[in-house]
Amino acid sequence: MAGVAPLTADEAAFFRALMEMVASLRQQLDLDLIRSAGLTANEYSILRCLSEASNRECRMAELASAACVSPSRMSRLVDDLRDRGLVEKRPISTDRRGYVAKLTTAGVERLNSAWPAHIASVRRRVFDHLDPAILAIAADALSSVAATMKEGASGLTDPACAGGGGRIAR
Amino acid sequence: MAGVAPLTADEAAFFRALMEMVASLRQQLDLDLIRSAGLTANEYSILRCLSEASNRECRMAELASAACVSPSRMSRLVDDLRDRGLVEKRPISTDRRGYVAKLTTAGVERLNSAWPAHIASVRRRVFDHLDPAILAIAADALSSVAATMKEGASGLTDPACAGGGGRIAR
DNA sequence: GAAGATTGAGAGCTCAATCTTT
DNA sequence: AAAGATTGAGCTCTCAATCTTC
Repeated sequence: MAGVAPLTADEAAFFRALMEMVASLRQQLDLDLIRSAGLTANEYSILRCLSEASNRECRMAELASAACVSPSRMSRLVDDLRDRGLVEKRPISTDRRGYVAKLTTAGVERLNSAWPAHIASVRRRVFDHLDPAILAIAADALSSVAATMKEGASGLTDPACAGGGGRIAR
Repeated sequence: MAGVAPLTADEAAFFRALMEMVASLRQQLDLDLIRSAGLTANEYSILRCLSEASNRECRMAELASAACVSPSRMSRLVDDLRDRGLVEKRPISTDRRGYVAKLTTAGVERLNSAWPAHIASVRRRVFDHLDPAILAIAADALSSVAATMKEGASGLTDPACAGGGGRIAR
């Protein structure tokens, strides 16, 4: 870790703006959703994923990956949504290890009543401030960054990140 | 909330990519930092803010705002860093309500040993995949989005977000 | 043994209440 | 009464361990 240059001014500004913006955004969207629909952003995300899935149902692991939530978290979130009648959960016939979550009628209705306010909120907070022309390009760039993190995740074997300052925490 | 159009394909792709990318990024940077320096991303952020402040010290509220952390969280984070000898905390003479956190020598050293690996990690995971030419433009756009959320935060009085689907949770 | 899913324990974070000083 | 800061309670989330089925 000898010759590492600090971030350039542009890089630092971009990084800071990105993190700050997304932090505020997540918090704000969560509040908007809770107020307008009684759903957290995670819960909304799960209902939306299910509504887009074939037969409105989805295996737990697949759902977790689609909604960007860990399997253990998904387990508790789905149980909670089930307790509130918005999804049902049943074992799969073909693989006795697995479960599917399925959107109930109440879940469909809740999502239908929730999405217009949510979309309006997203528009107002994000897309009203952005140039539509750059969206497609930016989405590609962001996806490629995300993709490299999902695969090469660990970084343990990469000299660029393993060496650092000593002491292993946790 | 009558005539709300769904997101366009570009908008949805952008939004999804943005959220996914930042979620992975935060998690990854946290892991890299914990492994290489024994610091969480929040803790690193606090040390970095202090190192850039005049006299390497900063009031709690200001520090919280600079590091994008709530005041109550900052209170506990600083106490924890103090217990580990990386900052010290003392009352302000001019305002007996306030406290300042100040980077200790050990804190400076820890930060110095931590940043090269962290910067390398940020570079490798983000900037190696992005076109430098768009950074300045993108940073401006992101900042403007973030800015509107920090002020007009609530949205309570805005018809676009208040009406939604019923039921107030929490 | 590996994969799907859940659970217990504990860390991270936020909200509302509190205490002190202004 | 408002501002700075902290605290208690409770929710969110993750890690590692577990149980079952493949």
